[in-house]
This record gives sequence, C-alpha cells and structure tokens, in this order.
Amino acid sequence: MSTVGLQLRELREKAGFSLRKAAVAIDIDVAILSKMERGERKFSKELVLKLAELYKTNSDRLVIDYLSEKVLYELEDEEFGLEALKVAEKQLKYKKQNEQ
Amino acid sequence: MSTVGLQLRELREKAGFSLRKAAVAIDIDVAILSKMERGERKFSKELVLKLAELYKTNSDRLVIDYLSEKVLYELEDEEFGLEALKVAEKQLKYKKQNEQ
DNA sequence: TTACCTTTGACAATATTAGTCAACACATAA
DNA sequence: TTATGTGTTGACTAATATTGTCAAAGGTAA
Repeated sequence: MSTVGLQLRELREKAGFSLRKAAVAIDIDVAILSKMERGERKFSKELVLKLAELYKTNSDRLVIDYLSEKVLYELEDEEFGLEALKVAEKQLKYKKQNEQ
Repeated sequence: MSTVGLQLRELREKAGFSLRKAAVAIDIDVAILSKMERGERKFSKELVLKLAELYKTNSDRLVIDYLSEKVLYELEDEEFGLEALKVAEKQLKYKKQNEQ
C-alpha cells in the first residue's frame, strides 16, 4: 500500500525537484511538505492538485487515494467500518442516480 | 433515507422522553440535542451510544449509519467519491484479513 | 568551509467544533 | 390570566484541532 505522500515523493524525485523547490513552487513551507510526504501531516486536496500539476501527472488517481485515506482515517479501528463503507456506497450510488 | 438524527428522534418519542429529559439523562444541553436530531450539528459516537442505551435499542445499526454519514460528509460533492469508497473498502478488507 | 539537502520540534496563529445560556413561540392545563 | 411543558434559535464563550512559521540540527558533496 503506497500512501499519497510516498507517491508524491516519488513523483517529485522523478520530476527532479528538491523538497525546497517543490515547496516554493506551490507556496508552502518546506517543513510542511516534508511532513506531508512522510504522512506526519495530512494533505489538503488543493495541495495534492498543485503538486500533481507541478509534476505533470494526472491527478485522478492521487485524488482518489487521498480521499480514500481520509475516509479510512475516520474509520480507524471502528468495528463496523466496513459496513459503514457499504452503506455509504449505496447511498452515494443512489444519490448519483437521482441527480442526473 | 433516514438520518441518524431522525432515527434517534423517533426512538426518543417512542421511549417517551422529552428533549429536555433525554438531554439531562445523557448530560448535555438540550439545545445541542435538538440541533443534533435535526442534523444541524454532528453527533459524536459517544452520544449515539448513550442515547441508544437510554432508549433501550441496539446501537449497531445506528453506529453504522452514524459512520456512514460521517464518511459521506467528507466526500460531499467529490467527483471521485465513489471510487474513493471502493479503494477504501478494498484496503479495509485487506487490513482485516491480515490482522487476525 | 560552503552550499545544498531533509528532518525535527517548539511555538504562534487560525479555524473548527463543542458547550452555555437566555429568550422565543407554541400548546395545554389550572 | 398564569403556570408549565414542549422544541427551536442565535449569540456568545471555551476548548480543541489544524495549519503555518521558524530556527536549528544532521547529512552529503564540492
């Protein structure tokens, strides 16, 4: 399982950016980016998108993983986490249908 | 779709509690309970459990719906919400397996 | 040394959430 | 009428969590 942070770290390195350069480019403190890549702090969706753009990568997969991590964080150690996800899925599907 | 708040309101009425009585019983301000039942404020899991106990109801379904609502709240209007849920589900299943 | 790199922790600023309280409107009974 | 009980509302404070800032440390390489 590769976290969004580690994915973005790989992408950064492949794109040839140092932490500092990347941080400056998206206008945040280097300490924050360092912590985010290592999972010590949570990303915001906005930053994920900015970084994806900086690294010239499609952001869809990253956003999906970002959201998934967010959700799993909410459900950590919950006995009924899986059941909750299934209910949520059902309701989201229902909502999508009656929307379009 | 019945929210946790409305479910708990029904349960309260069936159990014969006024808002005030129920609020006192679980030691919160009546204003908060009123808002929670109507979805104006989020529940905490702790309060859901306390109310379920007060109303002598099994809490499993309520907790599942509570968590589901929490998750859906995180995903509101996200283009890839459904995909994120699926990824989260997969990872949770995987985790559960390698746990026991 | 100098110049980068990343990590770390302490701290401040900000935003979010939770809790408190008084007042309101409505209904009903005395 | 007055009193009592119902639920709702909004303003306010308090507590907590999240974010941002900064300086310093340790590593590596020229």
